[in-house]
Amino acid sequence: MSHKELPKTYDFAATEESLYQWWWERGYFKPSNDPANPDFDPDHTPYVISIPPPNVTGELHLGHAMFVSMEDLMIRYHRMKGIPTLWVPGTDHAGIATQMVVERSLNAEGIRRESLGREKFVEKVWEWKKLYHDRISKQIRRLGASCDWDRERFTMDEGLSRAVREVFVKLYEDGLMYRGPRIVNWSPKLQTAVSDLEVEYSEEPGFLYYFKYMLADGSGEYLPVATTRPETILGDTAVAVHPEDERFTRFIGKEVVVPITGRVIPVITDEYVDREFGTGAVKITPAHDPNDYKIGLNHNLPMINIMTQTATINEEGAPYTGLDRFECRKKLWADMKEAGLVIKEEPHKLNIPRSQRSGEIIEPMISTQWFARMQPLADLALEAVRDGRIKIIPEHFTKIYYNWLENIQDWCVSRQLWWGHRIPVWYCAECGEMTVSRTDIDTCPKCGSKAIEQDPDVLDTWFSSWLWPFSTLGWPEKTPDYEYFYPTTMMETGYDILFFWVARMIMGGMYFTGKIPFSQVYLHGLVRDEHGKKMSKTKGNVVDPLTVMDELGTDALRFPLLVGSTAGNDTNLSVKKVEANRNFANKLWNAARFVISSLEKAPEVPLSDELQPTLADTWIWARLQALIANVERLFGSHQYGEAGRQIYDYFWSEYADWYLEIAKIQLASGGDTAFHTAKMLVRVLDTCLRLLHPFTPFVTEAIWGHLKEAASDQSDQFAPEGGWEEALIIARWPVAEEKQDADDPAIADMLQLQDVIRAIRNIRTEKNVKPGKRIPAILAASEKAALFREQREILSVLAYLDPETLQITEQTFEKPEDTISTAVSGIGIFLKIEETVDKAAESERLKKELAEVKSQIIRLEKLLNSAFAEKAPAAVVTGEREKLEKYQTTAENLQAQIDSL
RNA sequence: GGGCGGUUAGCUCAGUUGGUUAGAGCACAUCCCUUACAAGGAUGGGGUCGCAGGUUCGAGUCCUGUUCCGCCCA
Repeated sequence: MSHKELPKTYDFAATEESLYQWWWERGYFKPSNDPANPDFDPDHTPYVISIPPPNVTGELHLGHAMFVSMEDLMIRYHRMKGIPTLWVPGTDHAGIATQMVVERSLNAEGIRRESLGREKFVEKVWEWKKLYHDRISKQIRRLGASCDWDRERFTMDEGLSRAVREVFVKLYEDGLMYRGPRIVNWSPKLQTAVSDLEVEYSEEPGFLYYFKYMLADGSGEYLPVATTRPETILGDTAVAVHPEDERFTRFIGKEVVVPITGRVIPVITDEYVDREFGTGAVKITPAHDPNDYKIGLNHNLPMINIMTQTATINEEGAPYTGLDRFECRKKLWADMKEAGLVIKEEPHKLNIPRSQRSGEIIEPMISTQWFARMQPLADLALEAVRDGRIKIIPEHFTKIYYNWLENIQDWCVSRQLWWGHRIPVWYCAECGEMTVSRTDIDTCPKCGSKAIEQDPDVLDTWFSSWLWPFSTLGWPEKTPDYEYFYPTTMMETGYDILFFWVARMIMGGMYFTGKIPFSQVYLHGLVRDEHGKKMSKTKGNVVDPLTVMDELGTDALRFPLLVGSTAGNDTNLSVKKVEANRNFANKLWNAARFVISSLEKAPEVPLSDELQPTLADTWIWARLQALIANVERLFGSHQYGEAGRQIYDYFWSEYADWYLEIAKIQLASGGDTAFHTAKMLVRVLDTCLRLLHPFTPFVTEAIWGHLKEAASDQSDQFAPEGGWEEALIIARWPVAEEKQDADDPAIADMLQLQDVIRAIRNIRTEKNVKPGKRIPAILAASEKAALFREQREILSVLAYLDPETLQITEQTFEKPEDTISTAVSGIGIFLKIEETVDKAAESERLKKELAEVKSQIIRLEKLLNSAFAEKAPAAVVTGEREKLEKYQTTAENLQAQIDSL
């Protein structure tokens, strides 16, 4: 029976899309145990991941490729283990980011958001959402994501919006949601408040300005004060000194005059003042500095907001009203200089707060906003990790997690934007009362007036994200999905959003559902360029996953992301790495091509029931069992990269490099050996494909399909135990055989055979023997002679020896004339090449080899004579002793060879 | 200022219960288009694992201190 020949190169472009389609249509992405089905079994524990929802208007980048690859690996692995798996996909409305993108595009058309009006603008964003949602979700699919798309969610879906409202109202009812004027991080460009987490600090050069705070008593005395932001002088309401700072004792309780404005403010004392910094006396601007704000509260100081929402000076800052904050800084300083109030200015490194989204400098300001009181939630979240109900991987992030939660601040959740969840609060113009409601209202429940208006603000994007693991499953309804799939199992995401998202999800999950939202957190690192630099468009070092997938295939992109990374560590990616893995996919393809084409060379059934495995068979099978066991152990401890690497190495440097070559010989010998070899080829390839499938789903599924077809056409005895499954994606995960002979002598024998073959190849290369030339050889193999006689065909084929004249003897230390010799692993090797032997040079070479071997002997003798021999475990000692014996035989061989020159 | 991570071959990185001449990919050198694969094969050169101590029969692997780099928090 002949099979259609597979192409010489793996054509991923022709494979990936149709395979993905097929998987989806066959329903493999759906949980195998689904509450929606009649045969549902609620006791069968599922494995569940909620996807970190990508920004709906975002373009696919390597960060997405990273988490999709990682999570798909976890899902596919568990699916193959027969566990019901659910991966819930979805997208995020990403308030500020999306609004900015849409606004920018409208601006390009000459349309301003304000002129469009809120309703029209939001409509536009929804149009965008529709358009870009399709793009991003298609791109996620391209990566191979085996999500259940029927369960896809969007953070502004009706259901999720209901969850958001429920949570807001619940927090309000519990006294954990409050509204009021507080100091917030104000973004003058976006004209909204942002949370502490959305502020990034960057060290930038600036100045420290020293000036005089004149005493109000007209004495002409002054307090020297330093500031980095002179414009805030306009809002000063006190000058503070340390209570124990003797330099300033006499000023305490007196009054000083605010420069230019002439306001009179007190000199106060506070422990918070750092005596070492600046002059030791600090100006206090409670309305524009978070630390000053606290002092202001403690001392009951007035809070004077001197800026408008665009950070220009307001009427409180007269005569600078209307100036931009930085222009004001210059003008005020110049005026002060003129007034003789300036002492000096010196260069100073500043820690500038900038908006994470827009990059501009954040202005701390007093503003009326909604805040969530997080302390009670944080306590629950701390407990859940402390008592081990939630495990963070890698572990060292737990400390960072604790540290943040132990210092939790209230969360400013309102945003002055148009795109997002509207705050469910109504204000009555008549009675002035405020109503917080789960449903929309048009009448004031307090006074019955119709003159009510909903709060114009929306909620922080993360206010919907933190509910994601349960809101996507139907919460607050107790849906069958929620009941079965919640709590989820694994939260896999980047460590950069540990606080933004993970910690808040744990807080939210614990508080609102009373359960942990997931039991494990796996934090992956960031993907950087090949030199560890952050990828950015301006640097031009961005690797575009779409281009890479077009050119090299999805599997080629996924593999280095998975294998090149360890939990919590950043990973560097270059196109070169992807190429290397495209090559691996092609290697897989070609090995499979060989296996498939070999099948028909073997008989369909063996003649005898007792199949004698060859040395190579025993070896490759034992190594495979060890591999399976290792992969299982590594997956269990989340060392996915190491697992992938080991499969890669086994496949390429053991199965392909050695077993396939030996198989060619075994197949040629026909009969039962050929049958057994074919079966072994299939069994090992099949197992490798299973192990690799979570990493590289497409190429493995494609090959597996061909293998299954060819193997079942040839013989039903090639099938795996339990038969061929319908598809690799749902095929059984390999389980290592219980009996594992790690020290099966076949393994050591095979290694010795490989050593000898390598040594011969080495000499051939060194002596420039033509690669195809068969040369006569003698092996002095002492007690291993039988082994090498048995393997003489493999030996002669793989080392290109002349089988006619190959001699294998128990012992011949004497070197025959005109041979090049060496010894390795206790075996003496004599090769006849057609070149006259330069005895002096040979002697030189052999002496060098002998010296090397002798140094090893000395090392091992010393080791075995030390305390090592008694204290180390017996197996380790025996291993070293055996090594020593081999070196000794090798040395004897070499010495004899030198002597006979 | 506090905390965390990294420091291993020319480059990018693995190396998780400490086991005794340290691994991969890429790059480099020589040879080979041999009927699975030139996106390949064979062979080779190249690190003593940032530094200094310590624990141990034995340390890249554990402990202490420290350099430099990066990150987070304040």
